[in-house]
Amino acid sequence: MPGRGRGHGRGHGGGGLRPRWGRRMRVVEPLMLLLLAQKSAHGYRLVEQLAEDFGITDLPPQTVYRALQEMEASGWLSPTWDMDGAQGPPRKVYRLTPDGEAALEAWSTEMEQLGQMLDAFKDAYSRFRSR
Amino acid sequence: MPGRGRGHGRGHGGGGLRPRWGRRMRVVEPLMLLLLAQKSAHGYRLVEQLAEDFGITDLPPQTVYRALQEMEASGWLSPTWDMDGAQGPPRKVYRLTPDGEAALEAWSTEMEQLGQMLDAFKDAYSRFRSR
DNA sequence: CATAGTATTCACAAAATGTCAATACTCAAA
DNA sequence: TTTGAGTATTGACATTTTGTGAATACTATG
Repeated sequence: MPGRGRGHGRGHGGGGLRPRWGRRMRVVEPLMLLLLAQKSAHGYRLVEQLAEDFGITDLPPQTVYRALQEMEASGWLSPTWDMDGAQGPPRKVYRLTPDGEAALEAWSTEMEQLGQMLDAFKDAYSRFRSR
Repeated sequence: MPGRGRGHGRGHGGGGLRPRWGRRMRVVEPLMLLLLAQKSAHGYRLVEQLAEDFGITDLPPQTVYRALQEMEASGWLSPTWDMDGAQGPPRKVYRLTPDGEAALEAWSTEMEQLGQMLDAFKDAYSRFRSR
């Protein structure tokens, strides 16, 4: 596993640095965190919810499981094994920790800044188009 | 250099696929394209403009130069060397090509979808907070 | 028993990023 | 005239992230 111990390579859940726009921005992670804040769930369920609630289909389940492992390593989630589920093998159910809630809040701030930048782009682009 | 020949690893300027949210999203590239659509410029200038117009400081110039090379390789930009600039070494001035304009448009669609997802996040998050 | 759906993890190749540094030209101060 | 600062661009290589394919496993149904 990558980084570890320092969130997601940045100050999430810790510092509160501003976004580094030079690199790509994550978008499924905050969504996952939000879903987990509302209700604990296991990876497979999250994949379904991302599709249902946010229309994110064609998402390799790997992406979700991997993100889950990273978040767990960051201390944002705590897992419990749910034996005896309706069917299939045991499920690893993740619950958001207090650190995870903090990370979600930090991330929502970042989403907001991203939104502002998007607005700036939109404005400038529409000005450009109607030139 | 990476991929090449097929845009940015995705259908920009070509296909018109919808975003793949599972991976990180680029944000400086569309901004660069927009700046170049308004006015041709060289890398160093773009770095300044990104800071002035969009508040993007702390951006490693490498990021910009690298993106410029990729976009040139994708046929979105065509460069000209500007000898005899006010001072310093020759500047490589990039102009947006028609393909580049198409890429900008495709990207703006994607930015819009990203904006919608951001709104969905925002709504869900504020509902969660006031629970 | 074979198969399909539910669930999770590992491993390795490929791609993207971070970083350090080399190269070069101009102007102004020492 | 040597030095240093600001302007500009590029290359190389280590590290991180992603993409992909597949292994493992349990349950219900045909």
